[in-house]
Amino acid sequence: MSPRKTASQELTRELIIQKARTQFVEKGFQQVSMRNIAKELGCSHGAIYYHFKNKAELFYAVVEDDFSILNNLIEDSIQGPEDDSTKLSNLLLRFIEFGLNHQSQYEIMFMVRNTEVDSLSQEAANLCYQKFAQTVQSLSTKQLKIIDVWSAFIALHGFVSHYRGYVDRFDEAELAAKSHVQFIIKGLL
Amino acid sequence: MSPRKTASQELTRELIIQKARTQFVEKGFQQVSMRNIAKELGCSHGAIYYHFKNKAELFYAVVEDDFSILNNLIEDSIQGPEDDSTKLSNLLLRFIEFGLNHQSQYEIMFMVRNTEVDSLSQEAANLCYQKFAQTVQSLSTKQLKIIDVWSAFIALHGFVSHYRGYVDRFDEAELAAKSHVQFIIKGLL
DNA sequence: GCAATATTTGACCAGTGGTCAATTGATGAG
DNA sequence: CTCATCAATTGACCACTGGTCAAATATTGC
Repeated sequence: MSPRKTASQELTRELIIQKARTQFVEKGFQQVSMRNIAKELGCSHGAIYYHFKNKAELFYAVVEDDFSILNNLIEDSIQGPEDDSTKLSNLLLRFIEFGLNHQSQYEIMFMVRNTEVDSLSQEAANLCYQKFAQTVQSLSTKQLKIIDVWSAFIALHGFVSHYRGYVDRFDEAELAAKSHVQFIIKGLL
Repeated sequence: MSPRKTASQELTRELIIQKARTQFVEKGFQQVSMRNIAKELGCSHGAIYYHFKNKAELFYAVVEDDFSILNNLIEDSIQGPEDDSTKLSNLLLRFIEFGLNHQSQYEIMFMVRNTEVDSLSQEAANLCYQKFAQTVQSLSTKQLKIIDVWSAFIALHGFVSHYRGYVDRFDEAELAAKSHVQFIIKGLL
């Protein structure tokens, strides 16, 4: 009840992010409230606002790491012994896999509009797309049209944003995903 | 201030839908409140709950008409003197056009999850997709794989759900849309 | 030891979706 | 025409939300 907690149980930025993440992954952005997170942390909701400007900023902090996870995932897809064509399929498939196995995060990363996170999240999303585009091009023998790569991305995004909430995990949509990836590759080449 | 309005100014289901629609188209689902609509209608928010079970049901009522607009739009695309290939492009393009010129509606029609509208909206969306699939098939000379038609739809959906909120009207994304449609057709055939 | 500073609290604000007893208009039976 | 019934409307109320901020306390540096 004291207006300042003893040092051992002080609130960390990281501690908040951590608890926010678990709540958030379970319920999604809208369903999680600051008071909810505060209760989980055993502090008042006001305290969170000392560490984060608002809800949007907190959830961008959560999602920041996920952007680098996804970026690594994209980068890593050029590694390995398979031929480029397989690598390309895998890249597209893995994007979908990420999206469907991290639905709450994907929502903020690529779907949420209108909040103040936008500027930050939008920039990270752009960078992520650039990495995607580069990688796709590097896995193709012929020079791809830049706008076709964009269409491929949009088509992937369509898959994730449709199946999100409709399936719980990637596995449940794996067949459709594989087929969709083939569809996209046909359009790409 | 009287607990029942005089007959001439009684609240109609249609009247509510109408005002809800304008608010809704301007601001989107989340930003519109029942109290807001009530204020516009010059009644208390409680009155709306006499006519509609909840917010979701009201907004499904709004969007119900939009489903038939979109259905007609799809049906109409087989009419006209153009050859089937052009008709197909037009169909895809018009879907995007609808989506971007009716963003708030599209949101509820094809994007909102988790509310109780789901059962209703989901069904209407399925029917709409079936009409789409039929029409696409009827515009193709060769027998299309059913899953490819689905991928085409998903890819369209991706375009709309990306550009939604990012552009205001279809025009601003027309070029990209045309290119995306070509991309999809490549995958389809 | 004491003043300055960093944290935390919880009351508070304006707003939300939703419920419901109470009230009043319309309506139809006698 | 009257009066009970029923349909519609109100507004207080509930539990919630994101967000702000003065006050109170723990920590820190002097």
